Amino acid sequence: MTTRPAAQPPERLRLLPSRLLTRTAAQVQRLVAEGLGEYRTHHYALMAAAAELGPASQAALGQACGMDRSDVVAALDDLTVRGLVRRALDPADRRRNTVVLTGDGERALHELDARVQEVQQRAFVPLTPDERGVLADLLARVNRHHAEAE
Amino acid sequence: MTTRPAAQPPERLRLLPSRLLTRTAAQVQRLVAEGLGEYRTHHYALMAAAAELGPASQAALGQACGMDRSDVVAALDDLTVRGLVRRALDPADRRRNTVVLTGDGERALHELDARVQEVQQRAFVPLTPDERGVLADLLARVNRHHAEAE
DNA sequence: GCCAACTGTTGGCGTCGCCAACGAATTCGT
DNA sequence: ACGAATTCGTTGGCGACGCCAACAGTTGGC
Repeated sequence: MTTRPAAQPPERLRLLPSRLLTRTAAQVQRLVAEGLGEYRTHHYALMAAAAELGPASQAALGQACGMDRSDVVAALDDLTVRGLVRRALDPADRRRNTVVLTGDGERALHELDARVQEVQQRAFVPLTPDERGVLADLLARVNRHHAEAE
Repeated sequence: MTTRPAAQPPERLRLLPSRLLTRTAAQVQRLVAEGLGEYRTHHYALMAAAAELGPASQAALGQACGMDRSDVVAALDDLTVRGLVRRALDPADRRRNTVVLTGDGERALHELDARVQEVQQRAFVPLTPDERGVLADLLARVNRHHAEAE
């Protein structure tokens, strides 16, 4: 018999806040990905931004979602192929594409909204509603601090 | 003048707990990566595991760190080249490699310990010590819940 | 002795975030 | 008004991270 290798993570890692944060994020992210099914987080983010901003340039959408221009292009390509989004040259500024959600796009977005909300429930099930609020608040403050530093 | 595009994220995303979690994790992860400099999280994790477990097989190290066997191989290759770790065939079980930290490895690990601790300070600076404890606790519970579900 | 399981290794895949370069178009500075 | 700087979309690429499949060598159970 070989010595049971003690699957426990090393002490330094087990208690490391940054590791706890990134690993938990990965777990939750996995749930989200499953929930989104055929879509990725980029797709959902862009559709949400398009819905709330109305007709907007790709740059505006990317900035709103905090994603790189090149990634916006790729994700919008996907959404265009699926007919969820339309790109049109902005006549007022011919560098820009005006992006709008189609009817199918709005329907898909609502569907995803439901799936995403359902995932949030499952993701934080060990926490009470109060605790979820506390967690969100703490994360928001850390997030904001690092975001402000550009 | 073009309409200021309002860089604010869409409402649905701004308040989405899973997004808050993953984005904050990414910010902190970036700090960690900077702190580790020439090393990656895999390297630090494996060295920590090797230090705490003593001579161990790659499988044991990988299991302890929660990483895939193939990723263990790659990371140990790096560490071996840098002379921080030694691989030796286990005479008792010739399938296994016994992995041990070298003197240089121990020194490097201590150096990294310091850098990592310093990063933890900076990462969560907007939180009081109490709040950091609360955050760690909440994350640990969520993490444990999803980990137990295998 | 045989079959199942484990070990290390190679090679590959997908997501995510990021960066560089480019041409076309627009805005700014003077 | 005109050249310089900037913006926009696009393409192509990179690194980190997590994961999976296959394979040969080895070991264990039965």
